[in-house]
Amino acid sequence: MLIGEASKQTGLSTKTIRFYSDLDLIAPRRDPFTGYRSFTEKDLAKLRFLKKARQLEFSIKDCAELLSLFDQPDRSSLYVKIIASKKLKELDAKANELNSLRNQLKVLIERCPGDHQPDCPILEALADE
Amino acid sequence: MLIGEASKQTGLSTKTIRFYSDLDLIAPRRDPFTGYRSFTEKDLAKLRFLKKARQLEFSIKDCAELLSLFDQPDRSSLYVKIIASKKLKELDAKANELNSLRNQLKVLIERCPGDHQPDCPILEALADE
DNA sequence: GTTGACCTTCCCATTAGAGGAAGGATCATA
DNA sequence: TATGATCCTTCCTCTAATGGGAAGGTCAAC
Repeated sequence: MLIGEASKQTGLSTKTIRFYSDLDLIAPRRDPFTGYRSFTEKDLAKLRFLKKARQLEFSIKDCAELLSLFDQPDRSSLYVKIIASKKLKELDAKANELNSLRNQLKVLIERCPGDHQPDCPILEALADE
Repeated sequence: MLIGEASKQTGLSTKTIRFYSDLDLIAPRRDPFTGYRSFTEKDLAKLRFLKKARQLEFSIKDCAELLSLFDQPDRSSLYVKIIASKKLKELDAKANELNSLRNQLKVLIERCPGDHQPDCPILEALADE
């Protein structure tokens, strides 16, 4: 299967698939004459794995680690859990920070009259201190 | 005041201040002989404004717009409110997505035994479909 | 006059790709 | 057989908002 078809099957762009290939996250066979990449079902499975992991905000580096565990039949689920727990903590921290920003901004917007006068608590807050 | 002092006063790195200067967000006077940037209190106020706006996740582009409003005594608070409301929506969307990811990952982690067996619901979910 | 602490510009790295150019391969059709 | 369309390849540049560091100018103190 060529890269265009692999792209359709996985929903990843050909650019992204080549990028993963360059990083050796996947290693599709090459046609020795044309240089074209050739994808097996196993390659597709890895690409789908990568897609989901990326959607869960795992970095490419984390993905590489998870993928290598995915490939090892003698892995310990402990390692996977440790990586995922670290990522969960990061997501938690990011969510908290985002919620805090959101609330700050919301209060300012509610207090802004939004009329044709120049007085604006949003600008005042930004200029404050 | 030179850039090092401006950096100390605002908490922004000299790199960042030069970057803002290159983008014309601020235009500190230049010593015509040495080329050194020279910062006034007004420049510092703008830098602090930029710092807060960036902390609220406004993009540089948004910051430039807010800063120009900040500079216009005849502005309408309406424009500011529109920019801020758009940003609030973005923050809301991002927060929702992040929470959803977080919950998905949390469920998977809770179901993972974290022992020395290879069976792992996290990897299974990533490989799924 | 030299050391050290400033300042300048310029280039490279980061993340995870997207966009596009230049050129080779494959296939259908005129 | 020639042509065009659609694949594929590599390579280069761009994104956002800085950080790191090199090479070189400036200035005050010793």
